[in-house]
Amino acid sequence: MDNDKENPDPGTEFNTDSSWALGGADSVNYLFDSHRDSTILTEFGWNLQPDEPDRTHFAELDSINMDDTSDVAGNYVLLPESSTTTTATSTRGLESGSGVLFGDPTGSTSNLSVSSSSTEDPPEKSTGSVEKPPQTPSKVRKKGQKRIRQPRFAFVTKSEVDHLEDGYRWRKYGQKAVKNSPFPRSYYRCTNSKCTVKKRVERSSEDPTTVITTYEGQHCHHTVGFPRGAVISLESAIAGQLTPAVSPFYYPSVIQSRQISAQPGESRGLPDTNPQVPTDEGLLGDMVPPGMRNG
DNA sequence: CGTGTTTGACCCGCGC
DNA sequence: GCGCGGGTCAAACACG
Repeated sequence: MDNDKENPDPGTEFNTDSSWALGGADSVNYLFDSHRDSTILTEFGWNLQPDEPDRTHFAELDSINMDDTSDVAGNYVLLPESSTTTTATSTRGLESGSGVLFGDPTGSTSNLSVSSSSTEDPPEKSTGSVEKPPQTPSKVRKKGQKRIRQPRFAFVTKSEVDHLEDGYRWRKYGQKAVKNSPFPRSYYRCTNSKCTVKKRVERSSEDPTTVITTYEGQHCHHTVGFPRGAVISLESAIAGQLTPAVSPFYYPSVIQSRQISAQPGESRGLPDTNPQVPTDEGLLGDMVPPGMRNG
């Protein structure tokens, strides 16, 4: 990530993103295609109703000027994220309560609607996640093998908690200082041994109250089990994580709407949410914070 | 004891 | 080719 440098203008930051020029109306339209955005989220385990009111906001996004994301306060925005783009400095201008979604072009373009597992099959951890090669005494990575980028998207939320609960269990495997940012970036990996989904969590240097969570890959399993009906507590769960002072925290509205509209019993499947979405691999389903599972 | 976090080192991609 | 910075590894450590 070095294309962010010292962006004098966060608004143009995305525009400068080569392959994902947000400035291009096309890309935006594409991103917020009523059919795609849901697919995108589903890809990452975020099921949502196809007719959610939020979608309306999506549709309006193509008129959003990234220099003034306040337009979408209270909603979330799906933004492109270059495979090497730093998003941390891109959140200036967000009003409280706004969330931003970043999508990764590399995979979304063709994969998001396909939903056939991930872009690639990471040879390194296809089975044992962190199992290291038997013959490699140290951290000798397989040379010649390029790092495979999976589809990614990021939520930008206002919160004082860095690690937002999303229904899955994550294991932190790294932390790095972010250039030009006083806040470190944390790396998490899904604890499911068969799941290669990763996520990065970082705070915006411009707006410390903004947390950027970037998901990469898609879950191949359900969320770690929590009691049926627990989903209805999502909002309260989220709220419980926040300090009263940060009330303007907004979990991606998509989640809220989804959970709200979901019946306690059908929370798992939402079969009609996305007909084109596989009902078995991706599913993913519930967005209930793990914290709620254990009470 | 199992699970998760911390942290320094290492690898790799990319820009210059 | 070199250096920088992001991303990952894995041993050590902490905690329940």
